[in-house]
Amino acid sequence: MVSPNQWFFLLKLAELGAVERWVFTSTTSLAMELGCSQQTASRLLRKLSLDGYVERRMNFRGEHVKITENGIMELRKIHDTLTLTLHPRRPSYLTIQGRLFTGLGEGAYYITREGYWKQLVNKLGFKPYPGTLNLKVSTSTGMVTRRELEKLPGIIIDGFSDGQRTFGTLKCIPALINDKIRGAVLLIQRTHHNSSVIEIIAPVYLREALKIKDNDLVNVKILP
Amino acid sequence: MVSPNQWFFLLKLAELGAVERWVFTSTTSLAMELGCSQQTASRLLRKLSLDGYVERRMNFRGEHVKITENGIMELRKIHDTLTLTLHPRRPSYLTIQGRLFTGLGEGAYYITREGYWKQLVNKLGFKPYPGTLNLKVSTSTGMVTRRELEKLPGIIIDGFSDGQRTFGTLKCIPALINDKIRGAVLLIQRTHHNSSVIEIIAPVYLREALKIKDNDLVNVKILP
DNA sequence: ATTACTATAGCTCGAGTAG
DNA sequence: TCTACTCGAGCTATAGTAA
Repeated sequence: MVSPNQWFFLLKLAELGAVERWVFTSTTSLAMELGCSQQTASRLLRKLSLDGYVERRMNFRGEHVKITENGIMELRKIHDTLTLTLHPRRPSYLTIQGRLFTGLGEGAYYITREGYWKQLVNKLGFKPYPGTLNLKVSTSTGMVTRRELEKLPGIIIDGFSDGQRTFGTLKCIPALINDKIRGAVLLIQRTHHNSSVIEIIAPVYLREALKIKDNDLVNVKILP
Repeated sequence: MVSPNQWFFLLKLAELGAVERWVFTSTTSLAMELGCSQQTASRLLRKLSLDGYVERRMNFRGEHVKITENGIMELRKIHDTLTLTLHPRRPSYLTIQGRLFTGLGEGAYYITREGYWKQLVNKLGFKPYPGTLNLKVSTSTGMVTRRELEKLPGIIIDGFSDGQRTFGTLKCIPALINDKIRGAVLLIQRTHHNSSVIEIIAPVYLREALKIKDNDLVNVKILP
């Protein structure tokens, strides 16, 4: 993983054009750009090169530097996050698949707590069926998409406390289930637990409406 | 100025939705998100708050956090830089004005050095008049725009050495002068000196072609 | 549960310098 | 010039703990 300082170093190189071309520079001039010492610039550049984020072609006059594909990926990741958070809108191309399984009925318990239920009814645009559909995501691309979901903007259901315990903030992301029924993915906003499970809510009892049973593959298409 | 660590903290808050809403969180959970200690999260958040990048509303259960306008500006700055460097294209709305003055003829000397001249003729799409037009930018918005220019993508004229001294990399940004003549702003890529001067090259002798003289206001519109 | 202080361990940075 | 090494000063993160 690239550290904040390394990342800003990459960004400076990008500003100088090193995304597309070999840029001629030196650790001294980079240090001036960054407002740090030549030694620090040298150390950071060495590290970036070692970790495969930049390529260097050095000679006695200075060096040519270019950001590698990996380096560009690091910049792009942050750019995507910024784009999402500064101009919140969801990409419509995100889809995720998972296998249906029977949970412990916890989802039903949670969403029917009054503090959640009222907000869900008000904010979702539909009155949810009082239960959740549990999908197990198994493919590796699915797991990646699962994590992407956590960054997406969504409908926020505020957390609350009933005196005994606290209920965390939820996020609902509108989605189309099996290309037929409009519902939402339900995420607990607080915990970014490396879960391979997604929970779906919808205005109808999905198992019946979609004629699906345990172990069936269910398709979830994120709506923009 | 916000440090790399602070900036990434802001980014994390943005991911949690603190750009638009008051997000309920705690230094403990932020620490987990960031992979640092609660103490560090506390210190960073205090600093961000002190510097006016976030607002906090604390209580004994946790706190509500929201990024301020200043904080959003910091995120947007980086976002803009990334957008420019990852998808290089110039905004067509940038214009800058400056007053014509007579320089020392250095511009003419530099651009006619063979190492530069050949590239200029090949890459610009026109054969430049062998001299530069010097404009003094005086307004504060003009100075800001002047700095913006340094980040824009442009036509790169590689630096070279004639054995005695080195000539730095130049960047040419196509522009329309006084809405009539197509030329280019010429920048020395290396130095981000806080200059209030911009130099223009064009295929014709601009003073004659535009009938302009010292102290006239000249308009430069950046071409996409 | 919180936030945040203090003290210290540990790391980072830059001056000096070599190659 | 250049890059990059060593090493000590100084800064930063964390453990412990208070409120």
